[in-house]
Amino acid sequence: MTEMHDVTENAANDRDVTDLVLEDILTGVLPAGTWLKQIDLEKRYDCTRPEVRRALDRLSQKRLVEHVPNRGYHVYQPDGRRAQEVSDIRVILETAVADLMVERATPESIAKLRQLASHFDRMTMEGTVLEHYEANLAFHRELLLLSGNNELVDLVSEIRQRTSSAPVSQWRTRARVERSAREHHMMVDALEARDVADLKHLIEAHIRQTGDAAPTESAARQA
Amino acid sequence: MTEMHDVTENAANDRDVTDLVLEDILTGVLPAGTWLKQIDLEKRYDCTRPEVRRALDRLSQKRLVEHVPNRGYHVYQPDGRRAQEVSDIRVILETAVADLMVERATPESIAKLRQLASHFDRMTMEGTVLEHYEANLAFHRELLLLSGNNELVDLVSEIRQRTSSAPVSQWRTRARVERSAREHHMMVDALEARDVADLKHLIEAHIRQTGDAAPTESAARQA
DNA sequence: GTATCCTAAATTGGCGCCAATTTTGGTAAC
DNA sequence: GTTACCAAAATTGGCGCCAATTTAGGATAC
Repeated sequence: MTEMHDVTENAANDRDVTDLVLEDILTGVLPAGTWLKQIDLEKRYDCTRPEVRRALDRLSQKRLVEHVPNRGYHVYQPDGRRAQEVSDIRVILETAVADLMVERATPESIAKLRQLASHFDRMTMEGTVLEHYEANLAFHRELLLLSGNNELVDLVSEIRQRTSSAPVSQWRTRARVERSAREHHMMVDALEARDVADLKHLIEAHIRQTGDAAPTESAARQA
Repeated sequence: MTEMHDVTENAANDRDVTDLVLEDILTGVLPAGTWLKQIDLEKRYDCTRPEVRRALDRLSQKRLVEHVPNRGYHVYQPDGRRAQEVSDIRVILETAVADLMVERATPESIAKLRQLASHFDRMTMEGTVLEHYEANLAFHRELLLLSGNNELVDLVSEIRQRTSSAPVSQWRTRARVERSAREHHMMVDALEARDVADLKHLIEAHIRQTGDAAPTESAARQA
């Protein structure tokens, strides 16, 4: 069994154990492959066995951890194919509602998105891994809310957790992080300009983390 | 508490209680609003309380049932807005991969889909509600598998369960069922003809259950 | 040194039990 | 007849306990 650091930490009663374990998985504290012993989690999160079990069952239903009968649960290894497929799904969904976002954007929502993009910038400089990750989620959630489809917003949130969009693996270089930050602002620009095509390209490049955001933008502006 | 019929029925050990409860919800045996008492479910499915609890927790995570602390769980009421949003998502996803389906369709897969469409026809005539429902799922799953994106296949399966695509509410009239059956065959025709646009229209009409499948088809054929 | 076996320790899985909470039904008051 | 109250019954929620299973470590044989 992979060893797991013992962190004495009271369970915050406003967030349940599922969230706490999930956070530790997403931030890399509990890396892929880690065996999650129930008795260790009890101590780590200062909770009872039934709570641990419920959390683990929920996470296994989300396929973030795998249950091996009589042996326990371990964190899934990253699966490149799954990650690719999830990205493809996200591209499909998020670009499909770009027109709705543009149509429904108000000065207030644009200002809010600007603020969230700036908040992401600040977290890039000063925040913890988790704060940074959450700043990214906040930006994207606010953007997707413009679609008016709450199920889609929730669904994208859910599927993001399934794979390498998690913070430990999402941004492999500092340059990529900085590009993501710029792309946030550019998305807001496209919204403001009501440029659906540009927004779609930006969203796709952003999700796929390709490096062609800047040229596509200038090409779209010439068109 | 809404009363619940007591069916003496052994839990089939190859399907867990979650599946059994889900089936009864989807087939209308446990209608929207029904309170699911743990002690009744124990008897109904011939299983233990922890198994019941796990099943209910899982179903609540999927938002099929709602947990009310200290009172229990009840089956969610249908929500028209959610249903609409889920349909919109399905249209986005399933039409987005129509080109992939057409590209990847082989004579074998087309024959398989034909067979599944015919199976659906037969279940319409002779099958139980559940058999009918499962025949529909089988057809659509096979079609979506042509996309090559397994995550998308699984995701669509998941989200279908969330709302009124469930069998108790999916087909409101006999005419609608029959139209759905015809549409299955027409989708296979479009696949065979490698007509992406037609396939997209059919998929959309099918998901939204609009009545315009036939005119759109003839329009697409003239183009 | 490696492989095998055995036993003790560790861990998981699941059940029973009971405290806490809600529901139900009966009674009394108006 | 309606409302309020109370006690008993029903139900949920969660904990402790222990059987079942796995792991780890030591001893033995080769």
